[in-house]
Amino acid sequence: MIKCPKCREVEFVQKSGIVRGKQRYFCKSCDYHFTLPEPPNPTEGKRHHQVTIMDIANQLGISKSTVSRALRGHTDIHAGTRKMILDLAQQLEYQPNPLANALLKSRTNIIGILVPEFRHYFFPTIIMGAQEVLSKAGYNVMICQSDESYETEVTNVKALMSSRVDGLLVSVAAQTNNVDHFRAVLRKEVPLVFFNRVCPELETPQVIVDDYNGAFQAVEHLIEQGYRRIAHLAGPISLLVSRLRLQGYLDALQKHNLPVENGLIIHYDLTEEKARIYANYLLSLPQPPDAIFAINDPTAIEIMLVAKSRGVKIPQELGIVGFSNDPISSIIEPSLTTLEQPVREIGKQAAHLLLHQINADVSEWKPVHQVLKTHLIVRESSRKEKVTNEPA
Amino acid sequence: MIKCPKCREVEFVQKSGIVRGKQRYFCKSCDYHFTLPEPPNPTEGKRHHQVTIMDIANQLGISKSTVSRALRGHTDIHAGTRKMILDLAQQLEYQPNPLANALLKSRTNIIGILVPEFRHYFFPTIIMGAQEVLSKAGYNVMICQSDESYETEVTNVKALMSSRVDGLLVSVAAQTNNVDHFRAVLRKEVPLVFFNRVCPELETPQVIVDDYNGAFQAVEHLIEQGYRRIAHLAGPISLLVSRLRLQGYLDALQKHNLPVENGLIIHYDLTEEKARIYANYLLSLPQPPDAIFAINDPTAIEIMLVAKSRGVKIPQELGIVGFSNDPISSIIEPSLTTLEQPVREIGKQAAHLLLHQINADVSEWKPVHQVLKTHLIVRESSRKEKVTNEPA
DNA sequence: ACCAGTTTCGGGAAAGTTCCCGATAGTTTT
DNA sequence: AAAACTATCGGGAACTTTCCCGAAACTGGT
Repeated sequence: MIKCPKCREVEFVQKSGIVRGKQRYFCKSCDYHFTLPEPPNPTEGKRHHQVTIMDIANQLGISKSTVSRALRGHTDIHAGTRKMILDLAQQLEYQPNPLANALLKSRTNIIGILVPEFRHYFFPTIIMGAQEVLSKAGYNVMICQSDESYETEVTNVKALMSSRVDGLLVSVAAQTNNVDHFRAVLRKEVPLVFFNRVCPELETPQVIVDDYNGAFQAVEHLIEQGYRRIAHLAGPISLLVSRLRLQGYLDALQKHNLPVENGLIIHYDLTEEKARIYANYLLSLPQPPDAIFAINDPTAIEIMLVAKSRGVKIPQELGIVGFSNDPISSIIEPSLTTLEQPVREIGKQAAHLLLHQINADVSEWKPVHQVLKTHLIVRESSRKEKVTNEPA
Repeated sequence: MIKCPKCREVEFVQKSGIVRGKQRYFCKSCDYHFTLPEPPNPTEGKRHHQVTIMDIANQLGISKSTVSRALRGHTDIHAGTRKMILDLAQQLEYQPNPLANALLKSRTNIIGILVPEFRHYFFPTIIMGAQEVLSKAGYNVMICQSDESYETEVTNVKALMSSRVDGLLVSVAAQTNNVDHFRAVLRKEVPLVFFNRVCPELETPQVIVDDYNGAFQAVEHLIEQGYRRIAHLAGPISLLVSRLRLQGYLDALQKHNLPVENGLIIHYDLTEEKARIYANYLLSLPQPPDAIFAINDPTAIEIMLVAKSRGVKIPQELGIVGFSNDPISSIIEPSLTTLEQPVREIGKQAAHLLLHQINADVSEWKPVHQVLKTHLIVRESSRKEKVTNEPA
């Protein structure tokens, strides 16, 4: 009944256990184990067989190598053959499979971008800038957001690394104190560039703006406008950008011989709720500040809303300055004084630095620190002296 | 001088042309063509050999199949062996190469998201919603923006398709009139789900909000507030969302026996500049409207800014209603009446529908149309009668 | 016809993984 | 102890592309 597929005998075949649910046989004659091959199921064919280089080769009766050469634009090929291949490829809507290529070359042409959030104007704009130069260079981007959480950031970095991105563009989360996950990236020699929220302890390229001078200008402007008790709603001390802006604030006070009150300096985690809470706290002090320099525009906006809800008059009773020139700062009333920074340019520069790292050998990597200029835009929220421009 | 690598003879070897810059030889004795092999260059080794399944197998003296089984959590393996493998894998920081897997299974675990822009609140929030459910399901996302341009949209779709995404989440561009590029996606049987800006002519799942009723409510509210010449700054007629909101506008007027003035209905391309231009146009008409229903909040904001700059009093001389409840609409003064929609939920629903398509057979695909509710939020920009809540 | 030289093409390896299936050693049943 | 199993493992194909290199097919000149 059962015929040995090797010696074609029947009589020497005997049962020999069951493997994975299928009866196995043993042919004593030719000492051969076997199971009956199942007839292939014709109902379930290939899902959607993407047209490959082999389809073209078979259809044309040539080899895959030749097709590859034609598609790659190699010289080693007859003009007629090339045309034939190119025509058929177009007709079949052939699209090269980037996975095979990526596997072979171990590069995916994907760049990972990791930002704390992208609800506001700032990070989306940076991403747009980066995307502009990256897509020109033939790269796609994969965007993740850490939500300011250290754990999420670690998870995201791992996910991006496991996706084998060719490089990483990162702005670190507010809660991040440990940068081992970025060290792991560098250990695997994957190019890494920071922007805005950078890691000074790591030897990587980074793009920031002149945070110190920006903050200095902002606070000096407030002082010149006559404000004297200037508070600073700062970012977490772990971020360099927070420390730099804080230093600018401190030095501006010092230059003008104003006392530093620690109670007027608040570090917070950059969440909306906390901004509101601390704004309320500051304004309900027995001696409330007469101005607040905020780490960024969303923070400044929150402060402004709290002040308005408490009936505090801006800029008469409270001056406010933000940072970044979010479009909303010119829309809100009173309009917000802020520091303009070339947001889109930050993304472009970061992308350029990253591309440079990618195309260079690891030994040539240079931790370039790019610093872009800021520019103070004075609007209503800090213009105490309304008469400046009027004739005497 | 030259020894044949086959027969080791010297005397029968003769030159035989040059191939790719290298001297070729021919051995008459054994009828064999050959070129001299170049010594391998020892200086350039592998860049950074990612640890593979084979490294583990070799180090343990077992086969790659066994390692794969252990890593995959198969049953067909000895507990001790598995532990050994798992331990070594952890020690070596082994990360499976998703490219190889993707090539084999022809699925990348990447979802493409295509939006017109992400500068404003709306699309980033949708993306966040989608990302939330997609990353839980083990998918990464690749985000593109069409910038409202048809050409860019086509390019992006091609790029995402060539990246072999497992599915596509799309909101179409304002300028898109031709949907052949989406037909191509469906032809390749790649799951496709639209949201907000949908393609009714394609049989795909889609997630929208109740645009018609939302618009109807908005306009009816304006009428109830006493406005009579209500203009509509609409989106391009090519978008279903524009047509639905327009219809809601029209029907609300009709219900209240107000005449439809075609001059007060303007379709535009959703760019900021055009919004400003048309707002100015409307307000400079000999008989300007006393209210404007805007297709969305950014448009409404632009109108508001234009009105303010022209000294038009809101809401007394001009009522304004937007759509989407962008956070800015509650910040601006006067605050903007708008239709709240569950933005984040749109992204989540769309992602769910997409996952469902991915996990189902093509034959089971259903073009589900999900319609989420909107909710009118009345704020200052349309509250003509301030006395409503005061005692008589 | 012969040979040097050139043009064009094909075969096979490689990339890393999963999966199928055959194979072996050990274990239980009769 | 043979027979019937079970548990565990290895070998190889497959996925798609690129690249190396050998080989065949030409081209002219003698």
